Amino acid sequence: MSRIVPGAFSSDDDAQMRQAERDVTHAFEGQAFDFAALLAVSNVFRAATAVRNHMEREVLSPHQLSWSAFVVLFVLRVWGKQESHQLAREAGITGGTLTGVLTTLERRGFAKRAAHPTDGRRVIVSPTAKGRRTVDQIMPVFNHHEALVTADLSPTDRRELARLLRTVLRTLDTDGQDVD
Amino acid sequence: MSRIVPGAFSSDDDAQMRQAERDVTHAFEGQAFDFAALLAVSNVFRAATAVRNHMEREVLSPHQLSWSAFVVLFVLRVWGKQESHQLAREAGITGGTLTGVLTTLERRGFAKRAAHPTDGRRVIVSPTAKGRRTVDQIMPVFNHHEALVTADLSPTDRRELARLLRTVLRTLDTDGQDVD
DNA sequence: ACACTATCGTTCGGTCCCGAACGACTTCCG
DNA sequence: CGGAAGTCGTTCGGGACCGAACGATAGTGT
Repeated sequence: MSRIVPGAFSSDDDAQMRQAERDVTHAFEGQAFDFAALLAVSNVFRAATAVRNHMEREVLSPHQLSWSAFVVLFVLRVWGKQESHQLAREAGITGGTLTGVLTTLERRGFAKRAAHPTDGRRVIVSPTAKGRRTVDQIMPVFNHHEALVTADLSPTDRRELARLLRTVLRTLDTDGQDVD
Repeated sequence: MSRIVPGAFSSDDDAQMRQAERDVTHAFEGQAFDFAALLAVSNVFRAATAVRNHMEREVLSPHQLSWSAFVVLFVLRVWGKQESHQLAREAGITGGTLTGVLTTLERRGFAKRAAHPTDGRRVIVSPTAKGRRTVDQIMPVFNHHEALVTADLSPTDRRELARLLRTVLRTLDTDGQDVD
């Protein structure tokens, strides 16, 4: 059973966590320690991994699509053709990674690359009809599972969760790109 | 600029998001759609990626440690030697992945494997003195950055964020292992 | 004792992912 | 014009990561 994240026996959550807090602060005693920040960060990461694995297993693997491949395809489905750097940013991956994902997507006939009309360096990415159809087929199931994993959250909680995470993202975004 | 996650111009957040909601619901019109669930799930994943990348770039890369390698080392530092399956669970990775991470950690002299006294299948993993020293050196900086990325959250918000994520984790945990 | 079953950690195939280096192309400026 | 500097997408090296298959060890029942 995890010592930072609760396991199946939720009645022990608080006790386990206080013990974990004691353990950690004891290990680094004599130093100021922001345990709430540790907990927030570590839970974000654990939740993301768990959700991603769940989705890939339950929803995506029958279609042989990875999380990233699906996200890219989803973006193309909803917002249509676009340049690859924008697509990469939208999907939250680097350009190098997008190349690989796009190669896979193209090989399977879900998307296609095209040359930019005036700028020879750029690439325009479009979804194919097959790609759009696939997203339309997967998305209802995907969204259903999104609802499932957040089932124990009230509607207010979900909005609140999204809001808090958005705050973190904005913090990372604005001090990540720093001064121009 | 992302259409689901806000970019630098935070004053447009709400407008952008409502536009995104319209876009998405329009793309899948005629079907019930839980946009709050989509937002929550997608933000969890984005925040995790952003935080992980930030940490690996700013804190871990000087030590040539990946996120997972550091988490494993951290667990070993705080809770000491333990069997590998427990360590894997604690670090949130699978056994197969732990083998790779452990090989790296062992090669660099941060941890070591030992045979279980009675059970020949099991392996006991311990941190080395060098491994402990490394964690002690990194952790203050790491925690400082954890505080930084959650800087725009109030102490209450941080606890709330951790709590909401814990709920999601528990949901995934309990219906993931199902009935015995 | 001895098959049968369960449970370890490891290996393997495949994908993802990043950052850095690279080549192709464009833009800027003399 | 034509080189210099900048900006694209791609390639590459290396690690992470999963799930499935595997070999070794332990327990179980007869």
